Amino acid sequence: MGRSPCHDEINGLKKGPWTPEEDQILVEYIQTHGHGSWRALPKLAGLNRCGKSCRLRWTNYLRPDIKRGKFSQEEEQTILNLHSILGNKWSAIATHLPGRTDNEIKNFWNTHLKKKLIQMGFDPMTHRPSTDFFAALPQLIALANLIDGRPWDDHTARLLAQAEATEAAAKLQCFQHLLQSASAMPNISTADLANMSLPSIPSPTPPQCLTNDHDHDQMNQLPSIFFEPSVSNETGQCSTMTGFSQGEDSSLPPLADVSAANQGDACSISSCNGDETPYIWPEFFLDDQFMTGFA
DNA sequence: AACACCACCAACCGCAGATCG
DNA sequence: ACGATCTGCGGTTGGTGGTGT
Repeated sequence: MGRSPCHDEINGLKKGPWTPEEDQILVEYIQTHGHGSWRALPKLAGLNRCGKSCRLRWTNYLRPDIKRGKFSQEEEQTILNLHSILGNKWSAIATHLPGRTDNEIKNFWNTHLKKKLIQMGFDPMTHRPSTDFFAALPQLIALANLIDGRPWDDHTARLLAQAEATEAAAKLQCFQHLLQSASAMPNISTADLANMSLPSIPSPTPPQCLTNDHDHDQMNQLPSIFFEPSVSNETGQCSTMTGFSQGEDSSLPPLADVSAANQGDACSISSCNGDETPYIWPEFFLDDQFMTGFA
């Protein structure tokens, strides 16, 4: 291995995979004494490990409330939604997935979801359509092939279909930005978003500040597809974005994050700081077949 | 059967922020 | 106020098992 030896090895502390015996010692100690100071724990418990290693082993593997096994569709969608808002804040994301650790979610993202987004032509960091046309080409071609059953051998028709697909994706993203802006209000911190209760998470999330009837009516003007009632899973948690689901592996990724630069453009919406300025929806959303088709 | 390649995931490392004295 | 220590987090590595050739 290419790693330089750390002080733990110099001090004679064990590294590498944990044995069942070590696990048992750690579990029994924490169950009777609590972990207390992690640094002091290994000595007190009789383990030849550093405290950091013990903490990691406990929090990522031995904790009794750890849920193991494959991620459900609901969990996957929740991760996508939260990642679009929070970015790589794995610990914050993990707080909304009971029994899942930040490490597990991070691994799942890196090995599954990131690739999935790339395959679908989306930038995994921004959740926006990739600006790399060639990277997005497979998705565009697949979309083009679906639209109106246009023949494959008609080059011009395919180009048109691709253009339509690109336009639709762009509009969808702009629409998502509008919604995302609502949850990116200056008075709503990242921590607030992270602390939202899970049922409110389905993306895009109506901003919490919209609590009066007036605001509620405004939200009701949105295409209903974005706020379909969530579907509860067996654990009672809700998280879906059913409007985009096209099948097992075809759900579109959730919202892109919103940069500050987007907050003042034509797609921006009013802030929640008390003024009553209604939301401004670009006209093409109101009379565009693409959007009305959802409603 | 043997080898190469790939995907998965447990574990490590280093950094930053929090806490303590 | 300040330095030392502790804790938590995110990025990364590398061992292992599965699959393809």
